[in-house]
Amino acid sequence: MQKVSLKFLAKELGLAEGTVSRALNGYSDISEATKDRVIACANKHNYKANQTARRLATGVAEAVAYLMPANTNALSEPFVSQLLEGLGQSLAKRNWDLLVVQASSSEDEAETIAKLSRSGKVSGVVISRPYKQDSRIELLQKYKVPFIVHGRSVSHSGYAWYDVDSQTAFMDAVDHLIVLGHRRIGFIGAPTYYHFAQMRLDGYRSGLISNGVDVDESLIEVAELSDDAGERAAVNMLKSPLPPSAILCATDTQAIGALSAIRAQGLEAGKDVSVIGYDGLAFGKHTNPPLTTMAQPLAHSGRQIGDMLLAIIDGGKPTDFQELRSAELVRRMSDGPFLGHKN
Amino acid sequence: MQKVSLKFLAKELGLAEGTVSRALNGYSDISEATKDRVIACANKHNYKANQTARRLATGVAEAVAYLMPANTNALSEPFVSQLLEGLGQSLAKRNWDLLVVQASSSEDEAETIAKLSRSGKVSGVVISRPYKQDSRIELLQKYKVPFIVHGRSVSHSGYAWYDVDSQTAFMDAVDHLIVLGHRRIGFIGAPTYYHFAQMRLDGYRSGLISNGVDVDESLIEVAELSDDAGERAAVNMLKSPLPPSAILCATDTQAIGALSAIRAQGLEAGKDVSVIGYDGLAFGKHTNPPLTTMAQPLAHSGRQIGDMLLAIIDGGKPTDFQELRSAELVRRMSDGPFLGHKN
DNA sequence: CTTGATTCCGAAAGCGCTTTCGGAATAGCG
DNA sequence: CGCTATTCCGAAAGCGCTTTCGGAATCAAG
Repeated sequence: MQKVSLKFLAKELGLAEGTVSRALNGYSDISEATKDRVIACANKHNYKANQTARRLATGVAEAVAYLMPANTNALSEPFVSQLLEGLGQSLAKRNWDLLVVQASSSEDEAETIAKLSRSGKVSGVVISRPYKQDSRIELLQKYKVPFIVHGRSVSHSGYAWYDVDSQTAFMDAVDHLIVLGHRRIGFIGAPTYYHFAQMRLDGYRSGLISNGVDVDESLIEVAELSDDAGERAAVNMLKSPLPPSAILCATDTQAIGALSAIRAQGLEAGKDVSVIGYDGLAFGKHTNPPLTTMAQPLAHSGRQIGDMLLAIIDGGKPTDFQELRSAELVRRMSDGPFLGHKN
Repeated sequence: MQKVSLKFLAKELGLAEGTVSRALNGYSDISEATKDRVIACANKHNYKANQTARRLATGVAEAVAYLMPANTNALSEPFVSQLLEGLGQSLAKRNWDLLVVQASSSEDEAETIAKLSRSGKVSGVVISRPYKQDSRIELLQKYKVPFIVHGRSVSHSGYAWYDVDSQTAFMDAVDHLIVLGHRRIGFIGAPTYYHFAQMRLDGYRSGLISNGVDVDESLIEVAELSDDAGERAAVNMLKSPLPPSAILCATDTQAIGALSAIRAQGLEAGKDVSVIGYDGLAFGKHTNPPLTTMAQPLAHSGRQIGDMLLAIIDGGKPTDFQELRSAELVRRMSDGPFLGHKN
């Protein structure tokens, strides 16, 4: 197969390379007639500009990177696929590429970002699950790489982000439980270097306080982001002298672990003890019992984030792009009214 | 920040650009002394070769693409994340990039592949879930793009693939069910344009036959790859005059739908009717009841596939890279002995 | 001291595209 | 018909790197 380049087309058409290029890129100093001629010829030969050369010449990468969170586990991953899918759709509108990059360790993340920025292969990046104080964000700012963060760190006024207000989501969850009659409400959180973990914990706390119930520190556990960790935390909580009648979990993944723990104690989730998760993951419909959860609008977040990033790359002010969505309670079967003390 | 390029380094060191480049790339015609000097200087300035320029000059893309399956749904996606993660790890060893590309429709896939190949931005691609006869594969061959397919099409002798032998997996599953005393075994399959769907169906059939039980076509349903579709198929099957006492599902996702259907009929999965899925997805541990499944070795498949692709790009013969793994039964709670007829 | 072989590096030609600049051809105007 | 505007295109200079080629300098051998 003859490689079809600009030179090839130029020869074929009897034009100069530059002319062909300008015609293809819609410059106004090319007559409509020759434009048509050029385009027809390009289509005929199935011409596709060599991206690499184009990038080198224009200096724009036409690609963005998604930084995979380092420590994912199988159960939390649906969120990655969905995000990727949305991002891809957004970028596809411009024919841009989506790179997935992962750092082997969290120390490597700095290195990875540095490399990304300096090698010039992307014109923007998106990161997920920021820490309270996230060096990745500082780096991205320092290198002046357009970026948007999925979530937000503590001081999030200076950059673009897309987040769901999990803090008020947890307040809402507490309210819901209070209405159901619960007073001893446990909380299984995530490591608080994740800012989302802190916010959810804060939401839990203020939810309790606003309802006039004291927060009992012994009812708060922190667990890793896995079902097993959630299960262990729930076991601890349930074994305590004054166990909770309801448990709030920072993530659905942990919540389904809690469900297992409850069953293992011979208790019934949704009756003996209520549990509410957070994320709205699809498989929550199929747990035993189906998991009540605070669902976040995962569906279009990817596309949204992509659009925001593109806008910033186009010169938009990052601080103009800060979007806070809200989660909503989807009741399934794992919550129920307080039925009195078991012990 | 001063942009640090080859030119910059050359000036700094009093050497020619070409010399610096060769030093950095370990050419043997550069003395150790100046090599060290150059490397030190590069590190000092945190130099990273501009990938784009490098690609243009060398003609090698140093990147591979993963073609996202077009119609994914939330429940089947963990498989994508895991694959991506493994692929990324494999590519990271060489500092190559991973592109995620998705075609909007299946017709677009041809177009997408053509573009990929002609734009020269990747040196290899991997695709998943091939159809019986897959135009993507033909295209990839025609364009001479190194590729590996995750799965295999009907005539799979001519290219590289990585697959799990789901056909014998289903034979094994049937055997297992037979041993448990089941004779009326239903099958919820996937659309048979997917070759894996055909193979699993074949496995089911021959499993039955080898055990001397006739296959009853009314016990075979085909459903889309979603929990809801699986549920609908199971409902149909259960409503039939002579319902099965066990159901085999082509995917875990469908299987958990079947679980719901069974519960909805007031029946108990694992007792009244057994169900076995396929995939070994992690959330099967948390369904109601926990799903018995034929687990495939998803964990390292991504890395494996990446390594294979790299080997082919390096000039390996594609046909030398055809790997067939086997799945194994992991018993949880959704299967059990045949307890006699319910009606 | 001369010659041929080595070692090491500079110079220059690309890779395939974009984009600026200037000039030829055409059109518009008095 | 001459002169200034326009329109349209060719030429050429990069973008930042790699790689070939040849030559200067160094070394060993005769």
